[in-house]
Amino acid sequence: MKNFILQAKAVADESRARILMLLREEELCLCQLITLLDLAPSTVSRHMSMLVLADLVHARKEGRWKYYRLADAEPDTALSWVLDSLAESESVAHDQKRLQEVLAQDKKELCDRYGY
Amino acid sequence: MKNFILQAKAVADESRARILMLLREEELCLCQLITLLDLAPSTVSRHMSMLVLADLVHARKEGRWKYYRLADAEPDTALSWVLDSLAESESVAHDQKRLQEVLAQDKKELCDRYGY
DNA sequence: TCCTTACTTCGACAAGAGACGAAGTATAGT
DNA sequence: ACTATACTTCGTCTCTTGTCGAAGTAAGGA
Repeated sequence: MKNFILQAKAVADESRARILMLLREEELCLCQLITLLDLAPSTVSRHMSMLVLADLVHARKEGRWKYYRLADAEPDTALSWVLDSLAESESVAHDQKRLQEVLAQDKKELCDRYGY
Repeated sequence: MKNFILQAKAVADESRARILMLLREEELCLCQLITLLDLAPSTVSRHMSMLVLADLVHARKEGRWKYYRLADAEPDTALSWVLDSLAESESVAHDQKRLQEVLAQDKKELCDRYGY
């Protein structure tokens, strides 16, 4: 039950739901997510810890970047439900478009710009 | 997205998750749920409105009782995920046992007793 | 060895969510 | 008509959650 509630709460926030959808195709580093969500770095970092804690996302560190990717989404898990439910969402489609732009940018340039 | 968040939040509370599990087999009226959850009538009523609003539960009124039952649980929906995830939960098993006791009781006697 | 960069942790604050009891509504029985 | 019962709505309180900025950590580069 405790784990279930953890996952449900993790998923029950719009920013975190958007993050999960952004990670569908490829792993992203924090600075890319910061840019895409337009939130403070500390805020996004906190969201990511929750998603990792809930086992919805895996993290790996490479140099000074930390990359996040989705955990495996077996049927009737939190993740498969999220991915399924939000597949047609308008805001998700918008994020996806912005994701393409962000991926086209040089990473260094991007991260220099996210506004510390 | 809005509906998704509504469902996720509806499910991300332990009392409401327990309610969903209690409704697996048969419909229950509010006073039965009040007894089972050991919460104030107003609190349970509020929980039920949320579950109905999120389309996880249907309500029907019969005389002075209001009966609640689960909505249909197709694969990869919030409901199927909840039912699947909590099937083995200890607290759910405990609730299930108490449910049997409550169902064995006379309804009138039960409702007279829930403590207004 | 310093500086910069990518990320994290902490403290503060505002908004949200769950709990209750009191008062309100609706239905059934006398 | 009056009372009792089943449920709902409202106001209040407290605890949680999302956000930020400031300060802290870790890793790479000059």
